[in-house]
Amino acid sequence: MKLEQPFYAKPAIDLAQDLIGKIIVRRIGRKVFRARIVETEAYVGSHDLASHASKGRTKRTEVMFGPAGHAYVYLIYGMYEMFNIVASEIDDPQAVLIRAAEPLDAWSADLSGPGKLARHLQITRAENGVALTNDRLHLFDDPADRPQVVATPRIGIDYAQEWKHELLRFLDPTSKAVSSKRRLSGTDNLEINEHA
DNA sequence: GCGTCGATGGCA
DNA sequence: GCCATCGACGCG
Repeated sequence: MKLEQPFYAKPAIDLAQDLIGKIIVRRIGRKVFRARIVETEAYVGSHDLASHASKGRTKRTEVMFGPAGHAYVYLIYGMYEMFNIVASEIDDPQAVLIRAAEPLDAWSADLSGPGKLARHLQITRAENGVALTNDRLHLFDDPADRPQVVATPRIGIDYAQEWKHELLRFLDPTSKAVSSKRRLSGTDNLEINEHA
């Protein structure tokens, strides 16, 4: 079943875990591409020093302050688009970064990293702010898919002081599409949850 | 199989 | 002057 807006209206730390195993449905012209999410990160509010929202409400971060279930897409390192989903509620800037997925059906692509994922699904800043309930880009739930979820620290946020240790990255430990050589490096997988 | 480095542009 | 990254390169 297609996921509707209320699904997204929860804290990012919960949404990030619930998104593991969900399916991205991306329609481009007459073609439909589907991919199963296997890795996410939660950015939990303006007090989270790793979050863009910690810099305050700006033109770029504006959509994070809006309603849940909308896309937050920005450019990083001058060449990579990052696909995030807004969580929580209006005026509470939380979001979930979609870091990796595995292609479904007879389609093959390397989606093992947020830059690669957005590029192959053709998600760009043109999608910034769109509601994720539209036909061209939305999510789908497979009720039979209830993966195990492991938590680790987030990637690429070493500047975030005490926040860099928080276990806010989530992944399906059985997937081979989790972003490069960071699947489960022994000591840093510090928590295992069984999904409901 | 690792560590290191440069590309490239928007943002504060 | 930073980056919520990636891929190429050098090593041995």
